[in-house]
Amino acid sequence: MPTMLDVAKRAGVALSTVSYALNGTRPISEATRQRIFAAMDELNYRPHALARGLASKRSRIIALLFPVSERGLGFTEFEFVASAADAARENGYHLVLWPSDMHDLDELRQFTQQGLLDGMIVMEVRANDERISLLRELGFPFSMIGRCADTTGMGYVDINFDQTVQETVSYLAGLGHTHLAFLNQAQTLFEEGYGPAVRAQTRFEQAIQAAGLTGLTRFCHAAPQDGYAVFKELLAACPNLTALVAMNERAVPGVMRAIAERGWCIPDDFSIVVIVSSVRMAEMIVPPLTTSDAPAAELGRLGVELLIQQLEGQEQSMPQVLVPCHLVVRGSSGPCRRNQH
Amino acid sequence: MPTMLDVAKRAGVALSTVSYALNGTRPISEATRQRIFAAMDELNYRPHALARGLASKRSRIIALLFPVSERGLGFTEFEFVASAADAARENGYHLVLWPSDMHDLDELRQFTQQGLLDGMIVMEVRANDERISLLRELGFPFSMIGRCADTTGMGYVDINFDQTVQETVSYLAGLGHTHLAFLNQAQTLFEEGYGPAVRAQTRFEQAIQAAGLTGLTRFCHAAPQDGYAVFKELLAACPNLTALVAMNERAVPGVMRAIAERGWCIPDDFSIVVIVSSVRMAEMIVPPLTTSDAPAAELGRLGVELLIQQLEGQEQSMPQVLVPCHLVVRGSSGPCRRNQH
DNA sequence: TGATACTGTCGAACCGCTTCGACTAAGCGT
DNA sequence: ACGCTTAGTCGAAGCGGTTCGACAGTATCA
Repeated sequence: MPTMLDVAKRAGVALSTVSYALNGTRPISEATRQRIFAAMDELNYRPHALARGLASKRSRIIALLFPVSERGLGFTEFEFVASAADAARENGYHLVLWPSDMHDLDELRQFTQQGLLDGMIVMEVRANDERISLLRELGFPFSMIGRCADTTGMGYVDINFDQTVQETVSYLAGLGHTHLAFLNQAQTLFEEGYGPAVRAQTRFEQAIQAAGLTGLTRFCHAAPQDGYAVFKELLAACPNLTALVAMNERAVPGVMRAIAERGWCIPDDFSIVVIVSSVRMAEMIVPPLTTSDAPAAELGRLGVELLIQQLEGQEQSMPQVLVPCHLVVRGSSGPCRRNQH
Repeated sequence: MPTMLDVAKRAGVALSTVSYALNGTRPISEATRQRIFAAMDELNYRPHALARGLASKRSRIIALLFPVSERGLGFTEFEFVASAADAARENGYHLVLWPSDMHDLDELRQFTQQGLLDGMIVMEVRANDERISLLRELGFPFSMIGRCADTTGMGYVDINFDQTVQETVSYLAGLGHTHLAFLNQAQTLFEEGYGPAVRAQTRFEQAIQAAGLTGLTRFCHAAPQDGYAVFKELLAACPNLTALVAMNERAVPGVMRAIAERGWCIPDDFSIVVIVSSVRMAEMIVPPLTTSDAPAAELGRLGVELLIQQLEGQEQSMPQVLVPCHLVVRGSSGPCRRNQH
């Protein structure tokens, strides 16, 4: 591998001149620049990333901190990660994947102090997230997917749960449904202050009240069996239920089974809308589900761009972006037909 | 951030001695070692990854080259990636995610010549894969998930398609099915020499012949609509068909719909086994699918370990590992009940 | 008992690049 | 014609480590 010195010699200039030509750090005459680039070409020169990083104190490497969460990994997550990697790459950065225990702060600290990273993107942020506190304290650059309680001065991208839930409830109300239920994620997540679980539920209750409807909420683990059990309990508690807003993809097949066992037909007897879901999920089920799709790719891209902007930008404005889910009506929702008393 | 020099001063030794103590490169007396580690502790010293990498020419960073493929991203892929990241981390490496166009060799070349990586893991290897040829030519360390035509001297991990297909066919034959079909992935993939598509089909034909059964094969895009169309055509071509081996997760919902439209009941009238699939997929569908699950996590882990072994190992044995899929019988397969003439 | 071999430590060179200060020559206002 | 800026370039000092050769001191063995 040729080094900068090789290029300099061949072009008949000093080492530093090559560096200036490459980075545009100082003015270089056109003639010299040409010679330098010609030399680079001939030698097939590539700057050495580590050396560059060491000298400049900018590695152009960022990390994506992703938790090995209870919820397991879904389509959405992967889409997210893939698009983050894309975005990083387009901006000339490398994306390191860092699977991490949410609570192992020591490891996180070490990771940031290795001098390898310029910054990191934290996924699945909790309301009171120790990781965020630590990063702040260390003065380590980061951006969040999701957000914590106090977000002053921090950049984040999050799903607009208010919009998503409101739109979904309005849609179902518009179809004539008056008794709705909300199938949340696991209770532990809610209690930990996991944003989606908290925000969506809050907004669901508000929306129900504002529209003068009846609404129930339940927690549910990310598993069909639990979806089955919880849904049966829901129906027992409120037999007039005609629609479900589910923010728990993996529990849905269980719900479908419970409905089928009851002899009901979707969407005539019961409507389901899955929010913060994925197209892939929707198409997997018969009938195809009406969903409000999580903008996973956008979130991934924005998270990266936010961070990079923070790393390179002069301005200290920390953008805070909310991205809406998009409601796509498919086969699992329709006008309310039961309970027409 | 303290540097090695700070540690050395505080411990009253030479810089190099600290390095030796840290890496065990040369013997150090117990007393000195203790002083050095104490000093490190007190200063909260962390070796600088870039500096270390530059000096030692070993960055301890590896990349996962993943193609933005036609098939899109599934559960399996993410599980794979996540477990690769885990494995890398456990071995003290960092995993960079590199989304790449399969055919952009220039980019690949640059990527390897940046001096950032110790090696890489190539996913979705084709029979005649230009990327592999290039890496070989460059003498760049890599391991493959999947394999190319000539694998002499190369390390790879792949799914054992022979075992997987054979087991599945035997299972169905054992249930009394005599007319089977194989739903492959897209034809273009097959023609590009995409291993799974080629190997599984080849083995299916062999297994059918060996068992004296009737078998049909079809290509199909990764979409429910195509699954629907292709399956109807299959039934038209062979009305006696009673079982399907599908290696195309995403097409399966279409197949299910076609079966339902026909008024058939699964598994009584028709059996489906999805191979190289995921548990997550299986549980998403009603009835839960009988699958032969892709060992995604194992593949990811092994791919990483293979590479690292190659990077660190003295021995030049290039392991070639085949991992079986595991058949899990659920609700979509059963004894043959139709066609009992 | 001296040649031999470790063991434990040090100093210095080096990895490939960025960046600072200094220097030269040309351009400019007055 | 004189000092003053500015464009263009150079040399050298880092960045924070690894690693090689040298060397003193102790143990080993014929």
